[in-house]
Amino acid sequence: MSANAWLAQLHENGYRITKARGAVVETVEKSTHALTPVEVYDIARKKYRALGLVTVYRTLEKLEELHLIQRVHQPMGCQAFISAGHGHQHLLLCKNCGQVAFFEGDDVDALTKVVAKKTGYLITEHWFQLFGLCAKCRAK
Amino acid sequence: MSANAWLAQLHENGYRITKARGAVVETVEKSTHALTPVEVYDIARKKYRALGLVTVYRTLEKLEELHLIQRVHQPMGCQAFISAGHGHQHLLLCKNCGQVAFFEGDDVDALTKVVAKKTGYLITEHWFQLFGLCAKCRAK
DNA sequence: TTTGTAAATGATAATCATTATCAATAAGTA
DNA sequence: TACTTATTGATAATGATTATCATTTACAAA
Repeated sequence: MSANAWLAQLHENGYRITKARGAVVETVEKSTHALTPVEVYDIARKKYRALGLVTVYRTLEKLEELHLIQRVHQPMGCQAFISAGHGHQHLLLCKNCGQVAFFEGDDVDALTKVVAKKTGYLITEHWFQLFGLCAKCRAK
Repeated sequence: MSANAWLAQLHENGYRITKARGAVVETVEKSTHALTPVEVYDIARKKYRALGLVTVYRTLEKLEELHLIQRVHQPMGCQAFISAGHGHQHLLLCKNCGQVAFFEGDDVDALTKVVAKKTGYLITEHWFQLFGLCAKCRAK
């Protein structure tokens, strides 16, 4: 999915297309790394100088609401985001370079069901992420 | 493991046993809910009035270092902790009451190996949590 | 095209969590 | 009991996030 498709999604949901949003969307959509709001701000401002940090927060909020991005939790903190353009997939983050890889999680659903039965919980959400070194960083 | 055993662990690792640490350890060790630093502070101060918030942060740091507690990530933010007294297990959090259940994750290791082979990553850490409603909250 | 209206914006201030600093205190060993 | 040094709590500093508000701008309707 392209940045334009994201903007179309925003429009379809009653949100307006602005230069600020264009810059944020373009930045997040094409990033292969999880970005914090401030990082998005720094990069997006190269495309649109007048952009305000607050607008970045607000735009990320909407993109998350539309499931166009997903939150990335890191061992030491939160508030980083990555495009969710690959459907429902899980993340694998390189601790050295920050590169993000996606992988399928068919087995996760099976495991979830087993746990639900054992614990009596109704499971509505899951959260699975791996951390390590990507092939490149391993070689160094 | 009891609060005393945790304090013994601290001592073994060259840290001193203080009233402040006693209060923090007692609070976190027996909690069935993930607690934020401020929550720990509020509860522990009932046991030891003079406790400072900064000491809570520092004590949690050490407990994490000794793997006595683990970080709990929530869909909307981080910095909450729960006892890691159950060995390496995964968490299941009730979104309504905050109750935490543990479950085994044998299947996770198998999945991890498959992903490592497919992606070429060296996987050093994983992070798996479920969210939902516990049996009690479901019934309401 | 032009115009009207409400959504969206950026600047600023306010709030909240976390970290750094430092003199005073207390743990634990000799 | 005394001494050394880790630990403490108070305070200040920092950094991230949220609230406020007057101004601007998207865009639908005329």
